[in-house]
Amino acid sequence: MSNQTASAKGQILDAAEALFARKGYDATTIKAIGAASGLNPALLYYYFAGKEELYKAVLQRMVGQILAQGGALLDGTLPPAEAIRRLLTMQGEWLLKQPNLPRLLVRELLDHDARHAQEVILQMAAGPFQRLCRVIEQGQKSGAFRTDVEPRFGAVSAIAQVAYFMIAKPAVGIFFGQGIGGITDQTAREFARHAGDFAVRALSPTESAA
Amino acid sequence: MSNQTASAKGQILDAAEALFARKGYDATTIKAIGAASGLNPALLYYYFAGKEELYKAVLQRMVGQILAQGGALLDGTLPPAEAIRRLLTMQGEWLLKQPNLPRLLVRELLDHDARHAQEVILQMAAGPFQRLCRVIEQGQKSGAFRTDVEPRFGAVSAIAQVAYFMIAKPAVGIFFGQGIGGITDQTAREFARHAGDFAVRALSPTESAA
DNA sequence: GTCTATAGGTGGATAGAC
DNA sequence: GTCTATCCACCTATAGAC
Repeated sequence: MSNQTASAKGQILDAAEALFARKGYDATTIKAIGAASGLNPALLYYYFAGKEELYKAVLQRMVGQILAQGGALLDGTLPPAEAIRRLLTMQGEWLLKQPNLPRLLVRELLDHDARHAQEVILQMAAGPFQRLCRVIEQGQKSGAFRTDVEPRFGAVSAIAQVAYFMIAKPAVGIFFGQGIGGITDQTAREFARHAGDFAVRALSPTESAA
Repeated sequence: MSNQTASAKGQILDAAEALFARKGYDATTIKAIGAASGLNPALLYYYFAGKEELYKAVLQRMVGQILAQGGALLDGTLPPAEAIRRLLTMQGEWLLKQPNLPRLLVRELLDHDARHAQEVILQMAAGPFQRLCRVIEQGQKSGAFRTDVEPRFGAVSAIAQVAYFMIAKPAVGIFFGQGIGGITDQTAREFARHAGDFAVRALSPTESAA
């Protein structure tokens, strides 16, 4: 319970998070974690049962951070269109501040046949997703959104934009003619804003029937 | 030049492609490739210089297949809206037929700091992307699309939907309450159709100004 | 709590028989 | 061309000094 462990344990977690996200689970070695954390590799086994337990701890810590931040979102007080715009803006801010997060999540998805703790992550991700679906359904009932869109499909389309942009950042950089590392945070924020407008327009009714 | 090598060499490539896509580069062992191909692991070194060369050969073969299929797409004869709908439908069909493709592509993106041949893949991916941008620009000039959308942003949003759906399939399965393996090919095709409509509506002008 | 040294196991790669 | 046997390097994990 003593949260004084931030020193060594926290350093190990930080180094491991970065390496797992960048290199993947198997390519990340205990010695590399030791070197990156500035601590002795064997110290890992004092705080964690082993490499896999450390990996799970990294995921667990991330999940906790997201749930803490994203809890109060989409509580139903905003009009649907505005709620979606804010959600995508916040999604962009999250991913900018925690670039390791999408990497680790995607690696978990790709390795879903592996032994790691994917259930926790997916259940966590199901929270915001369900709320987004409700927002779309609510907009459809109030007439703000067209009713011929399957809400879950619309929710995936909305979330996919910023997520893809961040995951495929090096490719997007090349698409934009700016090179692999060429996407600035400002461009990412502009895209997140665009994504909100894009989704809202796609969900809004066509007014040609008026 | 003798293309009779389909026998052993092709079996090794097939097995390696599946394993690299499923487990990742480091987690895939030479012995596992041997077991999956039904051939002796040492035989790999007769056809390839080593594990990394084999990996590059797998990527190269995939790139060739994509370029062969995707060459004749979006040649400008279709109206922009229809072209986008068809592109997303085809994107869905590709990813259904070649489920290993997005996995390997995404792994390459995540490991961009690593040693593998990501440039080729990214440049290849830039081809269809550029064409899609042109389609959007063309639609904007003809009045079919609204002009306040940055074409490259719109192209990313369009492509992102189906790509994200396929990559995050296990998560999407849970979102939809169907479990990890619960997304059927039919659901994927319905989503691809939805994605086309979604993108076209988002790009079409709001008619309230009439 | 932190480090040194090392055991035990695995994986990539090669030599060489057939 | 295909297989057997094996070397060498590296990685996880542990024992134990400090």
